[in-house]
Amino acid sequence: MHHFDYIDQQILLQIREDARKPFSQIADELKISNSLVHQRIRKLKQRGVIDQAEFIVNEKQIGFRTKSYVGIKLREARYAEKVVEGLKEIPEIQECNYVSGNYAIFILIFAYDNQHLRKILYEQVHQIDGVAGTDSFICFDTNFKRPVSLDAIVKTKKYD
Amino acid sequence: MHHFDYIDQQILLQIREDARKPFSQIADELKISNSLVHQRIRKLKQRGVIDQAEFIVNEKQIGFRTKSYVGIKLREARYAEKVVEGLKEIPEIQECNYVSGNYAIFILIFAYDNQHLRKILYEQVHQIDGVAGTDSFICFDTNFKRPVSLDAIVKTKKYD
DNA sequence: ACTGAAAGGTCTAAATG
DNA sequence: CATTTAGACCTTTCAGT
Repeated sequence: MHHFDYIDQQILLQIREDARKPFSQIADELKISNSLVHQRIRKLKQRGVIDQAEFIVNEKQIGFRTKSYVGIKLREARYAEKVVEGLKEIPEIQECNYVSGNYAIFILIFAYDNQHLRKILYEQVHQIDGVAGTDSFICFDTNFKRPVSLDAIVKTKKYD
Repeated sequence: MHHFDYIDQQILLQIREDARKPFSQIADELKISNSLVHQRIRKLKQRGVIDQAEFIVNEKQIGFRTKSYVGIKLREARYAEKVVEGLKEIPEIQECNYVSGNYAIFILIFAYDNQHLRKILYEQVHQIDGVAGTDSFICFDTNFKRPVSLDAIVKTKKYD
């Protein structure tokens, strides 16, 4: 686990919510030089704490109205890697995890509509060798979605 | 559903993978003026297609080693809204959806470790009035995670 | 809708404390 | 580890096509 001082914490808090926020503005607020902001961000990247900045695209606005989590059951556990390879080829799948519990693999799919989702599942996912079956959890509504809590690294003291 | 011409598509493709890419560089590649890039991005924001740029924080590197999807069953369906209010108060919950299927609500949690996850579930989630029970799908590994496909808006022709 | 130009602001590297 | 400086680069606005 890394160490994050007050400056790191504040920089993280700010840029994860607005990646285009000018470094000089962050510097002003923290009363440090803008070059230091830059240095710290470079180090955070080197350490793997942050990666790239991404513009968040609203899926609905580009035509994906059906969001669904899907649990995948395998015929036998040893098919797992092969199945993941197959899933990777389906662009509508945004995320893919190995999980504990009822399913071996858990994915997140964005489809145009429910029909499109069914088509992806029947014509693509179910055709992958090793897939025994799927259960879909279609999202009617996303109540909230937010950045992961930074409580773990934020101290109450200003310097530590 | 919006219309996206070649310029919109290319801008989206680029900035969603690197939100800090200079507009002037995008302009050069598309052989348009940087003011136009600027204008288009403003319009994409106005239309709600993109929102803010975010630096993606690697959860593991800030101490969250346990990622888990959790399905929530309700005592009665009418508790749903109240339960969501309760869930919103738990900072480790990153995402919360109403879903079809076995569960009423589906959430994504980041915890320090499995013990911490158990604590959140037992001491917080299960205490919310209306929650009948939960099933956890702990992520052993995330095989891939990527931006949603832009196929829906990308045409093969250069101008349309 | 799109461009070009100009003013103002921002970034980054090197040198310094 | 933090800051300053200075030139290069970028963004923003607006008048013009």
